[in-house]
Amino acid sequence: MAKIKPGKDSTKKDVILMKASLLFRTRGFNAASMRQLAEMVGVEAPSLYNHIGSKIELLQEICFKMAAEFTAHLDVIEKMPVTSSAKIDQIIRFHICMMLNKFDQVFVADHEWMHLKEPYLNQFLNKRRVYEKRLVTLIEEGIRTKEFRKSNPYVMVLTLLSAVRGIEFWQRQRKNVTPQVLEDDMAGHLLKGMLK
Amino acid sequence: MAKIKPGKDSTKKDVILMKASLLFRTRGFNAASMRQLAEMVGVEAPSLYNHIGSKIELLQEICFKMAAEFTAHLDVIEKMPVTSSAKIDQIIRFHICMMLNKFDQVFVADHEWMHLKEPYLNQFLNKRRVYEKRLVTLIEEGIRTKEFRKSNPYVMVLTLLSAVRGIEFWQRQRKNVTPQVLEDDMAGHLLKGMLK
DNA sequence: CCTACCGATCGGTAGG
DNA sequence: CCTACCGATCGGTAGG
Repeated sequence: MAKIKPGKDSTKKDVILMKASLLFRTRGFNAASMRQLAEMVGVEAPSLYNHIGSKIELLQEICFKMAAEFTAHLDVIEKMPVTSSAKIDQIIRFHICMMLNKFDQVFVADHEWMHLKEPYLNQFLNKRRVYEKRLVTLIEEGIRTKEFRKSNPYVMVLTLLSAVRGIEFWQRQRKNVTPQVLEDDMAGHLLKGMLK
Repeated sequence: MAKIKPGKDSTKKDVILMKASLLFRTRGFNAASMRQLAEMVGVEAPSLYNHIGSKIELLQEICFKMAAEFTAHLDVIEKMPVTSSAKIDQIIRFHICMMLNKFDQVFVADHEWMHLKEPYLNQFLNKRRVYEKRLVTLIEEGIRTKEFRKSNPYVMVLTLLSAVRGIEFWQRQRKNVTPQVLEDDMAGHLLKGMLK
């Protein structure tokens, strides 16, 4: 009779969200069916609706949870009393770590957000625009302090974010590259390209 | 009665492929319906099947056409009698130009290939692996000739390909960046990060 | 948490 | 190139 498991730290809903991230990544949001998700969770499809409101709600939660994590990290970095290049270095490494540790969720937020419905679609895009703008500001500071060479800061942000996002390829075919080499070499490459 | 338009350079099938690229990019392959495609083309849904075999065939043609274009370009570059960094520079710029000029098709090949069915799925992934391996070889040459600094060449390829792919974001929100600035600054950033 | 089931929409075919 | 239509599958609800 109990509809939602009480107490416990990891609720059934958390399990559903994890499995949904995996399923949405591998099949895509639209191709993923609630019957497939139910099978992964170990219940019949209609039973899912005791824990969630709808399929689209799962996508919303995944996308906004990831947005919140990246924003929270940037909040911390911005306040740190270090050079601009140290900040950018840490941000690059954080993105890489997120790709490595929360691959499914980051992937879904990166690739399936367009299936969000209004008003969530606009809210999400706005969060991303704000995040990018804050990175641009960080880079502009670094150009002013002569740490970075003079180059279009928006293109720099685009290059950084795109490059780290591409780790999704690496996740599929590891090719003798350890996470540490990946992190150090990619962060080095991207940062060196920005320096004077 | 005529099933396929004769002569003419741009057939109805070409129009369908163009519209399908746009539709698959904006909605995703699975969310895109043949009825929507038919409306964009200006016919009823069943009429599409006089020109095409199936929905999945459209995806196949888009993905393999793009793979062929990138491969053909690399064939040319490899034979050129110039430095490794000049080759890499040209490849980066070619990728950027493709993103700018054939955005829909490149996007679909990048994001929707996973909906291909076997044996096309494996064929496509194999083409991409071969392409990446050839880039790795180019970079290894540049490291041997001391043009590039010593760093994992596979990570370098990953960084390059990921960064140029990210121009899809820029396509959505131009932000006072001209194509020429984008091309020069991004290619500069990526190449500088590789040099000694 | 299940069984039973609904209305909607899908890709594609038949037939002309 | 169209109208008419099919079987399959979808997200989700009713009721217990």
